[in-house]
Amino acid sequence: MATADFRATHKETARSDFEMRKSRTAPTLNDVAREAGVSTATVSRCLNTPARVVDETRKRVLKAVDKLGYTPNMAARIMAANRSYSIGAIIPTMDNAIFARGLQAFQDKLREQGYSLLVASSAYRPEIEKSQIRTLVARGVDGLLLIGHERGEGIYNYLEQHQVPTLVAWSFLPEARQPSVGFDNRGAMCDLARSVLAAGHRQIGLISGVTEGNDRAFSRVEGVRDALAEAGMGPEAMTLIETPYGIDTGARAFAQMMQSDPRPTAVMCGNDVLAIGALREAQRLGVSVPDQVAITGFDDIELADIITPSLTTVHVPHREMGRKAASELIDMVEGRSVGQSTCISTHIVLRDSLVAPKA
Amino acid sequence: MATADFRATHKETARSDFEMRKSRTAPTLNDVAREAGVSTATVSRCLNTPARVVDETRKRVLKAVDKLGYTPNMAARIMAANRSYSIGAIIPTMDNAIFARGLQAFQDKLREQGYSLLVASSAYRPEIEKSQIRTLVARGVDGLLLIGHERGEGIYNYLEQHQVPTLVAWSFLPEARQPSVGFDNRGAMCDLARSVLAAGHRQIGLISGVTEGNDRAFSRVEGVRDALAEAGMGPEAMTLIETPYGIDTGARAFAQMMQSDPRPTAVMCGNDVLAIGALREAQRLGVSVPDQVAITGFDDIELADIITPSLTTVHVPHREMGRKAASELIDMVEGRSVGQSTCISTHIVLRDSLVAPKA
DNA sequence: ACTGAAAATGCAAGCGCTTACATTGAGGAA
DNA sequence: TTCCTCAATGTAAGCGCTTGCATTTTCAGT
Repeated sequence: MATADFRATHKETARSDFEMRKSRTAPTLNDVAREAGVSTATVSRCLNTPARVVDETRKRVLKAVDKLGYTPNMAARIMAANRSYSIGAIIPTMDNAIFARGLQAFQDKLREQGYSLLVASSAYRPEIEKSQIRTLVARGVDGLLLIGHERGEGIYNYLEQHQVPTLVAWSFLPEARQPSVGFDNRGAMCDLARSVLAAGHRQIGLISGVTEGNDRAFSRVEGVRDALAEAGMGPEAMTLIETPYGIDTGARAFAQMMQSDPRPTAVMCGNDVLAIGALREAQRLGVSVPDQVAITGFDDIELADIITPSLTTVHVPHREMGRKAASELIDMVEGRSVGQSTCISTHIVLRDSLVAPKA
Repeated sequence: MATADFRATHKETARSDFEMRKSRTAPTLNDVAREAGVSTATVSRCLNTPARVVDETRKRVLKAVDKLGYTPNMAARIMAANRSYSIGAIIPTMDNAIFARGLQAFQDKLREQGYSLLVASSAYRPEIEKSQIRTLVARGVDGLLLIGHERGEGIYNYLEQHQVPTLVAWSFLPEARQPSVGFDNRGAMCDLARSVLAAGHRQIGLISGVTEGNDRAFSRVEGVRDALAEAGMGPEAMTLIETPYGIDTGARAFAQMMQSDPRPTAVMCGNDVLAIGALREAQRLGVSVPDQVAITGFDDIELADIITPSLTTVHVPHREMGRKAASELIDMVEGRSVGQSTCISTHIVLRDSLVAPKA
């Protein structure tokens, strides 16, 4: 009861300056109001709608705020205003330059607009993502950013019930239930595959990320299929290996790919990280790239241009996407938009890892 | 007034099941209590201290929770309990594999223990960091993780006033005001410099990150100085360039370094990213590494082992640090510890980028 | 100087939850 | 059977803030 007693007491007692300073409790609106000789309503207005308060009063209040080192209690504010000025984002993992970069841009933009970011990561596990969504919603986020479209209906219903505007990123599917800001994974990968075919490759290996529950990975695979079909080639022209995200898994998949018969002359990878694993494994196996086998990636991470041989890949403007996602989501939160999907354009970057196959 | 009216009304009116389902408002504790035929106190206890509620009641309540799809309102909970089960972390940027990796481990551990993570990034700017700290504290975080020790006294006082347990990571300074979980930047860099000297280099270039307000960067510079002093070499044996974090800045610094006279035979870099920039620039300039100039980094990012030539660097177990930081901080929050500093050990990884200089 | 409208401020009712204390009820000891 | 204890549950007072409405102040127009 000690705490409660204390609180109750301090509410009625005017605290002297001395008590104030040595107090172990953070100052509240009330303290500021008393200090400035106004009501809590006025203090609140000073902070939130300064225009509604006369200059002189405002100055007095701000001085009090400063003097006491007051910081508003967000929990109380969220509760009273039913608004938190915070946006949640759930990404598969931060331990991936791609998401980290986009997320950083996302947060920068949010900050600019006075929002803060709550991040959670799902480790690519749907049930964790689900619980993280509940956590963020419970925390009162005004809006939510999710990666990729694919997840249970239940989640979308839940978000609707709680009226949390939700935007999907890293994926662009205009017909989906949720608006998205992303890029055309399928089209981009198809373009890249066309380049590979144009270079003369006829047997293609594809190392894809796990496609289950990941529409991005799946779309990329489909993109390759599109290009093959377009070129009149059958499914036997492609060897597909699916593997989790990682340099080492990419390496293993590549090794396995080299065993397959017929052996592909070009190995396309679902993302740059897998591609780099493949590249390294090629080196280790003494398979020369691009002479004996060509390799491509997707994302254009910084590394793609640094590694030897440099990696042919699809450039995705992650920062731009992050920023765009932030502004769109804020528009949704503030009621200026009901959710407009945007397709960020990508382009192929041709580098050393892709050349024509040896005849 | 529409909203308020509605709320007020629904408080008194028992909502039928139908109203419930079509209601646009999320269910509250009250709704659950009514549904289960118990008081809100009991529901609350079911959720927080299940042992204090008899089995049968608990079952009934949980069923109601399920049926209504209830999720507790964290803001209200934080306010009432003065506890949020969330931990804040402020990192310079997420767009840096080092922090991202440690942070991911940090959050994984937090999750295990039932805490969630609020991340903010400061872009290496003290004033932004300060405002982010206020934001997180205002949000009621139970504890805070900060990177590096160096920041204004005011901040530490503020944190003390608000009684927010704070832990510093990525740095280890046992004598500092705040406990830290990190590694001995100075000692590790000194060891690495010793290896460089042992290889026979006598003119050392050092590309450091910005040291102002960054004790890690500063300590690493000091570490090199220590080794030089130890070897009886004067400050003229070292050429120092300070530059912001980045591959491109590292490259530029390296180019500049190559102009300097005497030209160093070994260029040590404050971190791997700078080192990779240097490596790439060397390639571009036609300076062969390690034959004409040796290069070293710090951190041992994944890339260090992949790039050609592979990079000699200091391995830092970022994941381990993240996990340790999480458990220590939770101990502090839960009153089991007042803040115990831990030094995570690092080790040198010798790779191709360092050999003896040509005679 | 007086009036009325508009601007500034105050009052107080919540927001959804936790928790100290009060109440109830069950079971055991006498 | 009566009384007491203790476990289970209920009651209601906040937590710090926002905001609709009420009240007071200001000031232009007469």
